[in-house]
Amino acid sequence: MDTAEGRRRPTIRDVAAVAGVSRGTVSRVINGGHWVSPDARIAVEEAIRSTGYTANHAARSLATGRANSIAFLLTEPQHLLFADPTFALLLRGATEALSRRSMTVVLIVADSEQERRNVEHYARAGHVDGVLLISSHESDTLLDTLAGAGIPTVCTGIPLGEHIPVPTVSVDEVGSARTMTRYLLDRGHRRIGIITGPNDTPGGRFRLQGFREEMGDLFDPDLVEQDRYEKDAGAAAMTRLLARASDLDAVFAASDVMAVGAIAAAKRAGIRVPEDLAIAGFDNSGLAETSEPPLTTMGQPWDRISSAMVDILLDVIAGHPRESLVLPTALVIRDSA
Amino acid sequence: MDTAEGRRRPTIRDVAAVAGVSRGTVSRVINGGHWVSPDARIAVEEAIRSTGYTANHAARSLATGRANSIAFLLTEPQHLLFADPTFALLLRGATEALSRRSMTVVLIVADSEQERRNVEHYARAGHVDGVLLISSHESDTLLDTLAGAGIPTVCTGIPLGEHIPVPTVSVDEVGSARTMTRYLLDRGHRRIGIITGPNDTPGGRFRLQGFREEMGDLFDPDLVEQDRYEKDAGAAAMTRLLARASDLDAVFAASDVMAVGAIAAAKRAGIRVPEDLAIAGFDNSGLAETSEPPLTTMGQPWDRISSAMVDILLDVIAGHPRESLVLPTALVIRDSA
DNA sequence: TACCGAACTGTGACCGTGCACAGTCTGCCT
DNA sequence: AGGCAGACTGTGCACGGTCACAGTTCGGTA
Repeated sequence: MDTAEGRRRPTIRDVAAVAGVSRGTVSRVINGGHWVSPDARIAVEEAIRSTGYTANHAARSLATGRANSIAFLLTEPQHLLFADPTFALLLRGATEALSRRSMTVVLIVADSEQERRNVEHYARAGHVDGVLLISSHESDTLLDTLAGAGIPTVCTGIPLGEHIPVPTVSVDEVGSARTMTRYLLDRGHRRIGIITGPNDTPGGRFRLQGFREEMGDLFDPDLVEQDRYEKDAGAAAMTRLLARASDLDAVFAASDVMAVGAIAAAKRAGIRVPEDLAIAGFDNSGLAETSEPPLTTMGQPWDRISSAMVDILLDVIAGHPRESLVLPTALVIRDSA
Repeated sequence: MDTAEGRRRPTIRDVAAVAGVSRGTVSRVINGGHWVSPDARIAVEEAIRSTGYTANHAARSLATGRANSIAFLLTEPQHLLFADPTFALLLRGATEALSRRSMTVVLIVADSEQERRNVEHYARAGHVDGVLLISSHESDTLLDTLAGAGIPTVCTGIPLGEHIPVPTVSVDEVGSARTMTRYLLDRGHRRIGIITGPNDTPGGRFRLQGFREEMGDLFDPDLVEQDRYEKDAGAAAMTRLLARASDLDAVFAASDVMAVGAIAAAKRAGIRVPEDLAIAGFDNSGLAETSEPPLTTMGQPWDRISSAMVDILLDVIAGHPRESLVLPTALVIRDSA
């Protein structure tokens, strides 16, 4: 009575034998059931049940040339995976959208150079049908590597610089930044600083651009700080900003993580948020609610982003070219600004 | 000059032809290179380079019967995946440990009944070699399903109730809770409350047990609150606790997420943390640093937990039975208590 | 010189599936 | 009666590897 030990997994032949039909008929029942007589179908379905048959994934992939899975590819250093709740939100959406189609997600983190080289191999080895590229940096060569190798790829954010064109799913960065800036202006703030992301990321560049456009004459280059999308970086940027401008009355941080850091730095300096200084974020990640005070932020439509990425990727895999997509954001007003 | 279109991926036969050897020799070079002459090895390696050969994953899996990937299986409702930073920490560690062995992680979220039934199929279809089960609830039948089907499985936390034995990786819950409780007592607190997790999770049960043991005569059942591992639940529990005991001077929350909620509730009630009330957490997740004030918490060795799970799972897959493992925690003192 | 084992190489079978193709059977139309 | 289309079924091959086994070569030894 040993467990499944030694007991070979039933194959399509076993099912065929039990059902009294050929392998071909079983295969047809499994894949849609066209051109199969009702009798045969019933016999096969019964045989599948009685044998406990499960299609062998590897064999099917080999025969069809498709893996039925896609890669969720992170190019940021690993530690961001958990520091930045954004990734988890996208991962969750992608997993859900794919599992509805009986496909799986293979998580690949390519933070070292070595890893990055392996990625093309993974994809080309037929392990995955396509890649959801979660990346932001302009310097990212992975996009070109993948696209150049003819691997179906969809990207988050609009890649900066010269790249092989690939469908992207992004939000209206400039418009979102203008909306938030307008909100801060409407609340009466005039000396508004911005803590933006690295200049080689779309978020870093376009959110600053939108801010600048909306501020118009009120824009003061002295109130611009740029740093990485991390809590400590946000805190450091806030500290630098405070040292330069004592009359600051609001700060627009280009991500919730940075905003949380900025709030901590402000509090350490004895400044109350939002009474003395309004601080707004961007992303509406889980942090925005958890933060103290809860963040006023630009909400990214994470569910729509991830499901659109999956939709587009599957179409591309199926051979139907798709356009890039730009989704709207929504201002989420809480307590911090 | 169209891209990789139509150009068939090179197979092991192409490599063999270019190198002037047989498929067998190429295969031997790829898999360790034993019993291969230096000349042949060099020729094959050169041929692999010039053809850009990459082993087909599906074909290899079919031939060897191994998938070279494992499932990271979440049984909690999906929304916890991103609400609870714990999962991301484990996922990160597992991905890293596996990528060192050229294996990949397939992320599976089984939150609906339907999904849970599919999981066994996934595993049995040979898609993965084994399963890292990230679960906590006693009522979890998935463990028995997987273990019963003979699928190599390793579990986080010690499963409660009657289950088919499976190697687990856990921390010393009772001891950890005693350590934290002792710390709070040593700081002079006497009216210490506890916000613990659901009773059908090891964390919920054993942390309460450790707390009770260490408190001894000071233990007051009135100062025990139980709720889900979520921020709102932590806040609600805190509110209930405050309503019952105005003389509370410390609270031990069984997770950082709950502690953050508890802090928010305390602040809303006009109570300063840690001046009026010390609040400690458990996990040392990313939240602990981000929180305001930063959390004093019991640090779980996430890296060691995830890499140990992977180690053990791979041994089990290889046919070497392994014992369960209990890892130590460490008190991390910050500002909240 | 004959034999032997070690080191290396090639070959055929097989993993489990999908798919193209060739049948078979039936009923209908001319 | 013969032909034909449509519905259904079975078979051989391909997918790209691995592995067991059978050969081959070669230096050493009795």
